[in-house]
Amino acid sequence: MKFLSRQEELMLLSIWKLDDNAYGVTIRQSVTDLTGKYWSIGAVYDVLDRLTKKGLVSTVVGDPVKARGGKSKRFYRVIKSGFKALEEVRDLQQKAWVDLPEPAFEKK
Amino acid sequence: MKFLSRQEELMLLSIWKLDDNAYGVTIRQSVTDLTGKYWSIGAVYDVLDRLTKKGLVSTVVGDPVKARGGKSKRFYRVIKSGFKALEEVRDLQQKAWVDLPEPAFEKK
DNA sequence: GATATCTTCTATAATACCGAAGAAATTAAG
DNA sequence: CTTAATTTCTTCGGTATTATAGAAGATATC
Repeated sequence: MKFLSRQEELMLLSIWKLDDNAYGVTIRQSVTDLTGKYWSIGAVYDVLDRLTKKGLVSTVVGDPVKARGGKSKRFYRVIKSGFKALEEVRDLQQKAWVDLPEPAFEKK
Repeated sequence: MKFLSRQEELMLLSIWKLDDNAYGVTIRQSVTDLTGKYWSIGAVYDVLDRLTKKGLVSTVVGDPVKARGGKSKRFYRVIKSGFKALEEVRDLQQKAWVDLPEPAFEKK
């Protein structure tokens, strides 16, 4: 659509929450905790790439840390346009969930 | 994902709101009003079909009404599973938008 | 070189998006 | 009256974007 997809939204919020420590693995952990569902590695990085390409986050490769697995992390950070996009869906959400009549359930 | 997509959510809410009068055209109007964006005919019916296939709405073709354009309408109604799915994303949304630190904006 | 931690790559399925074509009724023409 | 034009709605078919998944690749420590 023209709005953030739900995934993009969740991912942005997770990055926001993680602050200085947002990279692939922690982000994956964060959305897993949040949703209680399984997220494949690929699914996470896919969204991350898209957010980057869309210019909603900035990214920087950190220095390799002195620990067993050496590959250096790619850190993410929400930038202005990202916050704006988030605000947009928050407003939409708010408008969407009002004026709902009593749910007349159907049998089945 | 495993949750309703944003479109599916908006569409379900619109159907819910429209109550007895939810069919292609009014639903399209409703989501257009809500989002302020253009929705093609096809985009609307596409989601509607998906919701039906997923068993989140029930549908019934109405009797042709005595008015100019004769084609009878296909009415939609949110059913139990649909309300449940909506509830799920509402909860998710609520959980997602908390514990957010001060947005430390980046320049650019 | 074995092991650990992370990211990139490649492939497939599901969603989103769009307008032309099709269906079925009413109204207008002759 | 019979047929053609008009109106209202939905179905169809094709393309682009998102979502899913895990294997492969990179780079550090032990």
